[in-house]
Amino acid sequence: METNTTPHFLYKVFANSGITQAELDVILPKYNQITFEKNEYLLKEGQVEKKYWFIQTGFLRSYIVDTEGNDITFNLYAEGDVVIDYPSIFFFAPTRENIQALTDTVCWEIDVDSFQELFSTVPNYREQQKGLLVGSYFALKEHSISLIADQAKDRYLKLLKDKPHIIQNVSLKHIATYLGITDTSLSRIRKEIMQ
Amino acid sequence: METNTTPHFLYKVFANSGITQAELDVILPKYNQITFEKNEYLLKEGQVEKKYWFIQTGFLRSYIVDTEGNDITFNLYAEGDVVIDYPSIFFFAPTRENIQALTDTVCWEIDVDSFQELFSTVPNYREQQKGLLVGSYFALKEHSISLIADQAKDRYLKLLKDKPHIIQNVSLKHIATYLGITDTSLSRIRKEIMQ
DNA sequence: AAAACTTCTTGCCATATGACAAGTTTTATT
DNA sequence: AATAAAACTTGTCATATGGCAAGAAGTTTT
Repeated sequence: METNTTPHFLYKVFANSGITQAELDVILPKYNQITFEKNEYLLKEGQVEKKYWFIQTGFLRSYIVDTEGNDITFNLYAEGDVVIDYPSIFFFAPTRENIQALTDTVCWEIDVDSFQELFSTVPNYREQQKGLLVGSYFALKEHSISLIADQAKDRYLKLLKDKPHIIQNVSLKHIATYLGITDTSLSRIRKEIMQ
Repeated sequence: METNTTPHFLYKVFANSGITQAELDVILPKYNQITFEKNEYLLKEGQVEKKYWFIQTGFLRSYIVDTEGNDITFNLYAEGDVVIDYPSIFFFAPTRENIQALTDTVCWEIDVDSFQELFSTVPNYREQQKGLLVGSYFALKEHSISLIADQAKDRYLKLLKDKPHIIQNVSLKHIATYLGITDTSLSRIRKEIMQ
């Protein structure tokens, strides 16, 4: 687990946010690069995790095992996404989700305390993070709505548009539960789209 | 809009949380009783609301109008529930939801600043609120999972069990979109259950 | 009390999606 | 390379749910 090696990725993340070089000099040292191997867990049900992450490269999923034993993918994460468990970060409450690397993955992590310090002292950072976190929260909401209002095919097309590389890197089974359908149905939807 | 009239309800809310009378004397003055008339809005899309509420009596719903114009009930609230918009409270970001009273409703409201002060200075309050907020967050998650994993009938039965009075006080249409089905289907499910 | 709405129920039929099972292809293991 | 295991596809059939429209019941307005 190395620290602060060539954070070009973070420069990209903070570009166009009005953050100055002087501010970056304060912000960047708070971030550590960390890599996860395929199938490794970032977080397991019952844990409290005081860090959260930005994905530089790779793919993750969060999932829940429901009372009937179904493994349901709750979210799929790709490059540039923020990976955060709200109960952990805001309430220090044990999470109910599992977050797992689907491929070898490179992330930048920051702990809550550093986050809160930067959040309260660097206005540009606050605005930039606010945008990211609210964006990720709304994306989850939109997905819930989509489960109600849209057809499975439309949800698939939306995912294809938003995160095209997910399709090549995540198994059909996991994408299917994320879309709220069976792998069989997804396979048929896929076939239908290709012609 | 009166202030601090006979807060018996709040005593109940804070019972069994280990909060002492001395602590209550600090906490209760931060809460104001407020009533909403049927159809009145607590919050409208685009607003930032720096307060949140506990319902003493009455029923509310939050809803979203999606891109196709569908009015989708996102959550149904009843007595004892906490009503909070996370983007507003934690990020001062405009909400995307509407929250509306379905009946005349009596609530107790507290503003973010008071909440944060109490949260950081009164450990028992922190624990109690943490439990409530995390509980409400998880309930939403469970509902999302239920939309994927369970049949509409099971979701209806679950609602019936958790919030029985909702059924008598909220229109079929709103319950239906909350359950992710049409009002026609809900009417049939209802019929099927009764015999 | 009548009229106008809104809410809820019911019938008929269409369709999206699931269940199960048999193959096929791809990937991992030895 | 051989074998095993996992991932994906496809067929047949069942079923949950939707779309539409008509009517019934309940509420609000005048």
